[in-house]
Amino acid sequence: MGERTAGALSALNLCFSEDFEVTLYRGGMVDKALEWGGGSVETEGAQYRKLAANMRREIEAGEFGNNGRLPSEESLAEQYGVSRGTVRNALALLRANGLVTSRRGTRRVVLGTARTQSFQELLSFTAWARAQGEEPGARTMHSRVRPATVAEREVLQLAAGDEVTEVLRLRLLGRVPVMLERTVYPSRIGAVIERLAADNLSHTEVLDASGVVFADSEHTIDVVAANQTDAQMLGCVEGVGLLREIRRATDPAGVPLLWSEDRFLPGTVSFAVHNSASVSSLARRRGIR
Amino acid sequence: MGERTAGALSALNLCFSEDFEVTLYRGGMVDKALEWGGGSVETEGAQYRKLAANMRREIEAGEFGNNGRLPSEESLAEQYGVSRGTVRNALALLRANGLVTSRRGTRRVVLGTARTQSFQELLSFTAWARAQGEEPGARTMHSRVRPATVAEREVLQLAAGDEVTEVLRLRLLGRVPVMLERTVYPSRIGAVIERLAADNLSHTEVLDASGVVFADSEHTIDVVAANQTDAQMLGCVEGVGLLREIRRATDPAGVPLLWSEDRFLPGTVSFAVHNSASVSSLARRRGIR
DNA sequence: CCTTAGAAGTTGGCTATACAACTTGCCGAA
DNA sequence: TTCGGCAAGTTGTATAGCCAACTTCTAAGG
Repeated sequence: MGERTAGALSALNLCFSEDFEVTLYRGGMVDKALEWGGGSVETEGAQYRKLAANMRREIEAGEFGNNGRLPSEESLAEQYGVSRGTVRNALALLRANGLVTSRRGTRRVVLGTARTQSFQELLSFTAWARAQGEEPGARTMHSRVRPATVAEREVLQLAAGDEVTEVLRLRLLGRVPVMLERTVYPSRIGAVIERLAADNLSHTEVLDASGVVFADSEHTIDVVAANQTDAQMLGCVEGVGLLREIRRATDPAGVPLLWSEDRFLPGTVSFAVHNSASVSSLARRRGIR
Repeated sequence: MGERTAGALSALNLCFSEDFEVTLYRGGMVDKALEWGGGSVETEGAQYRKLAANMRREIEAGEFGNNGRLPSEESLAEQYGVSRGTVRNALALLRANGLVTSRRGTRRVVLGTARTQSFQELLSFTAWARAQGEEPGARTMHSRVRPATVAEREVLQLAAGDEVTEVLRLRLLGRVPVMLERTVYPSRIGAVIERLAADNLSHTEVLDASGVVFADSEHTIDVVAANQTDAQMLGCVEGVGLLREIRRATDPAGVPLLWSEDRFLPGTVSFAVHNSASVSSLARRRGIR
């Protein structure tokens, strides 16, 4: 089995997850105290999210053992002073992230301590690099405004005649080139990008600060051979296999915000997904796209 | 931006279904009719799953337009004769799969007709190939029982001295080699596998028929250079970049069922993920694993 | 000893209701 | 015209209860 590494510790970083909200209703009024753990607990957002964060911490602290069983929903509800519905919502999150099992008739079992990354970390190279403890770098190699191609009009939902901003950026970890990023923004977004310096670290963060909200993204992953430009920029041999990620992001209303093709040097990055039988969202696809 | 293709695939889901009303009786026992579409509708499982399947069909048939808005939860509940909670569960499925948006204050919007694959199709090469309309093939090149390594004991949760069955299989589409699969099964599972013919198509299906239930899986994706064995089996040049997928599956109780490393020829397969902001999803990782 | 029936415990699924948070469009005032 | 604010509409979060489906353990019976 060759070069598989031992897989040492729990850095087992998989996750996936879908929004699976089992919602149960019924009115009453509760204004629960939010002081579950000692110290700083998640203090924003819905109760079930806080609960989930809390339980994630407990699980990762080994509170229930590694293959241990969780308390029942009923007792958790009582313990935290919430309804069973809220507990179920919280557990659905953990389940979606692959931390616990879930099956009718028996208690939930701890699967592992998957570290979940934020949406931001998946979308933004900078955010990801920082979370890894690496120093992200960026150098804009090329940038211009031009009419959108037919493919771009379709993907970005533009009208004929609309323009796009295309940007070619080299991304680094420390001083080492790691990825080459070809991004196309609709002009509305591009207008913000064009004003930035060539070494601006994170376009995503700038957009975020400008009030652009990223809500959904699609990522397609495959391999592609390095062309001449790739090889030159990344400092590799032409023809070597690069890990390609095509990503497309939309705002909360479903309006496309960017379309990007990123090419990573081998060994610099990998993608991980957790997938449960109840709901699957990763798709294996034929060929490129 | 070179080889990007326009991206108009699948969507051959023709299904015009005039919803025939379900007359039901509120305030008594409810025995819901399941005749939502015309002919064969999903007839097994929970109501919200049927509803989701039904709505998926409607969406893909363009019932609501491409960027159209869905009816409100309330009206859907009334239309289908279920409670709002059930409708929400159904919509959560569609949302998780990236078909619709979901935000407070406004109707849901159709994002696209992302074809979702089943859990099975992600786990099983054979199931995937068939769903693509391709003819899957398999040739077992090597198979033996041996003591588990330390890494395997950890990943498969085995005790010292336990044995595993290792299998090397070449996978084909039609007659063309596409993927080389190195799988390790715990002996309990391996016992079933060893009895199979070398050209048995789907180990997954055999196991399924033997009562082995796959519930969760983890997939890690990156690039690796073809070694001598890879090159020979797949008929490619040594050193070429292969798309590597490491997958690990567990049963409903969280017990590991297999650990596999699959290497795909470039251009034969890609992986796609949808990710929404509310909950993080796919994880990008440093280095191999 | 082994098998089977049953009870207890647990999660899945559905309904009903209430309110909070947010978006959108309308309308009136500056 | 433009701006602000209000009202209606819609989804998000939470509670409460009921039953079904399933797992597990125990105890009775062979």
